[in-house]
Amino acid sequence: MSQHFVEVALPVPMRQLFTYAISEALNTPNIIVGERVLVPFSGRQLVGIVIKTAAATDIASEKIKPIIARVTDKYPLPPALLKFLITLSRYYHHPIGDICQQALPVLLRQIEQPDLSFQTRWFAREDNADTDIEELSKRAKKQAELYATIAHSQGSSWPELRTLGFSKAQLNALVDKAYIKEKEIEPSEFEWQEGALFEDNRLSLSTEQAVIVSAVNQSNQSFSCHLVDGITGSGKTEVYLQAMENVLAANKQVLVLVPEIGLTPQTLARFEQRFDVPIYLHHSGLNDKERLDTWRAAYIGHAAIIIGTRSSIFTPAQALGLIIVDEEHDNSLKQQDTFRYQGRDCAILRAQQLNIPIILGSATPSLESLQNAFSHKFHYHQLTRRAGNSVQSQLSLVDLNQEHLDHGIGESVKQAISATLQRKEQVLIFLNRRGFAPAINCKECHWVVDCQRCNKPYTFHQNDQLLICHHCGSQKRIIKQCQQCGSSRLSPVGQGTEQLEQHLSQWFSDKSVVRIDRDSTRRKGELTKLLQAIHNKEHDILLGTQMLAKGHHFPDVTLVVILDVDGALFSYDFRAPEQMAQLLVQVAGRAGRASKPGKVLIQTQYPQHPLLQDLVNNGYRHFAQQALTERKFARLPPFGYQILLRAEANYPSYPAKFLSALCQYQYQDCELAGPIPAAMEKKAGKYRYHLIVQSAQRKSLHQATLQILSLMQSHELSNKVRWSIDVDPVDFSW
DNA sequence: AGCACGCCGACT
DNA sequence: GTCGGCGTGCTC
Repeated sequence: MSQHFVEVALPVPMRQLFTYAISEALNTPNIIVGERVLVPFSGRQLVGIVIKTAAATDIASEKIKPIIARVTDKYPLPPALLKFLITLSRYYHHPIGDICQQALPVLLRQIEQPDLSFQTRWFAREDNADTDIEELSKRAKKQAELYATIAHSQGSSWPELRTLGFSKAQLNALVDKAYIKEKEIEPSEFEWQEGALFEDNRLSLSTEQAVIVSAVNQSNQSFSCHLVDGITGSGKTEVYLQAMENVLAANKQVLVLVPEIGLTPQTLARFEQRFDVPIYLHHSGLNDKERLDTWRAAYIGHAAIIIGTRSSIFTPAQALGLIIVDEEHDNSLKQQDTFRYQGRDCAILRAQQLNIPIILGSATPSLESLQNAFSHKFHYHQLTRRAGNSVQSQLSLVDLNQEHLDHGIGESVKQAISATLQRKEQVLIFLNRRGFAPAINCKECHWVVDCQRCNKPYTFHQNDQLLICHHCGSQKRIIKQCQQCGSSRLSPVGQGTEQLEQHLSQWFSDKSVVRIDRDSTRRKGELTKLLQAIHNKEHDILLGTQMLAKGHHFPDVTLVVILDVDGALFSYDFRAPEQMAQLLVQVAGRAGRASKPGKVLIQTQYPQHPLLQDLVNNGYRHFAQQALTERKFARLPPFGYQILLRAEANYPSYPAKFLSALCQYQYQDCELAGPIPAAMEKKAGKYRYHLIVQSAQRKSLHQATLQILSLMQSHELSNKVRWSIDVDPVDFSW
């Protein structure tokens, strides 16, 4: 049966497929789903993906144009991947064309055929490498290290070596000395070899760890989700590595998802030192050619292990046997632009579709995952014992009501900093980026201005000096006096940290202060340099944002100060306390060492707050249970489901008008909240509004979203307002 | 998203 | 007189 039409997903922001005719000549051999095609579209040419083939169509025949060409390389999107993408498109209500676009490496989206040669890999001389290395290490230590690395796992790629911290100069030096050579290899399906496991580096497992590995092994041939809840230093990576052994030995591939900054050289080194198999990386540090290389290596089945950030979930690995999501609580797993997907959830879906096991690991699991574990949807594994010399720092609260405050720092905290510095140890101070629109409280009695209808704090909107409830949308002029004690000292929760850096340098003038945030590390390699300097103890006081809490270990930091935790307690963002707790626990696990345990001081005006109390006294897991109970009462995720509709326009009244129009309809089993002005008006002149739709049933919400979608598309303002749908939103600030 | 078509201001 | 500003509308 010959097919005459194809439905194509195109890289345009339109939620539909486009039908093209395919000539008899072009249709031999028969065109298949997943193939790329070149088509005419509104006066230009685009590369699209064939989603369906059909013998007939409803589209008027004069509208239909023929396909210009088929892309006949060896890389049509595999059926399983396409099915995955289509499911995501339905779930996230996002155009399939854009999703396909994101799933495809840049070089395969272009009209010109890319260079399909494979990247070269590096090989060391086999004969007397050992003596060479010994000789070299006397004069050029780093070169010797590089040489040893290449000799150890013959066939390393440049992205791997670069990630491990080597430079092009060091590589070239070894080439000049003829110690190493580059070769283009023709990748073939990876096959497990005897001896591909480096037994020497294999650690013996604790009982807890062994139980997890065998649970994963047992479900080898079917879907199961394992949440590994293990404190820092409890050996999660070793569990991953040993769970991978069986999978690799069966010639199956392993996909490892890591947070954005999570791919530290140490992590990669752990994998390299354990397995002599092709390892490929996929992250923002790669160029287009390198990404294509990983994509194709996964496609062919050559890549045994693929380590990458969230978008790696789209790599076309066709023999996947296991997925691992490390730091599953990490917010960088959620993409925040255009296609707003949650990498962890996508990974679970993919594992489900492929019928393979998946491991989620974290020291501070997300409440969503914990709830799934408690309700037995996931297998729940705890790692409670630490190995080696790691320690958990002690968390304690500093009651700011009892302290004299100096530029945001309490007297006793200042003394603690001073004492730590005197012992020649390092201090880490967290500038917990204040919420965009914090609540207002009284500096005398700490009364918080609440919305009477919702019993939730009002959010302060600086721009128009309004208090707006982000739950019901009610507004109120900013009040000048505390209604509890009459004081006029009302101001946003947690202020006064702006010039802290200068003050610290003044107070401790003989010490070096370094600030680490997005701005000070913008340049490439700058962060690595600063971290190295910190490890060399060139700095005594580290001032930093969230960046410092992730992935890095600071053995010489014995005091961590959290300046302002209160913003998180009174945020309209119901996830703020969870994120705060994760941050605190992550930092606590990364400071100090066995011989010099660390201390974490948390400054607060609300030391009696139940969530803070719970976290400090009973630990994260207990805190999580408490927080889950609160969520259950409020019917918030994971006990209810949400979508967030964002609208923005140049015209002030448009976004609200547009969203209000949606509120005039009934949606079965759904509640609406809004429209509410966005907490952050990002650019002057652009007006942003939010509308939240929530429901206790996912199905009802999905149904309502479809209804809303069609209403939005037919609304008169639909092309004057930019709007987007965020399913399972996590950031309500913009 | 692009790209074309279309109707009003400062330029050789 | 024209070049070009970007508002509006359409894309199988």
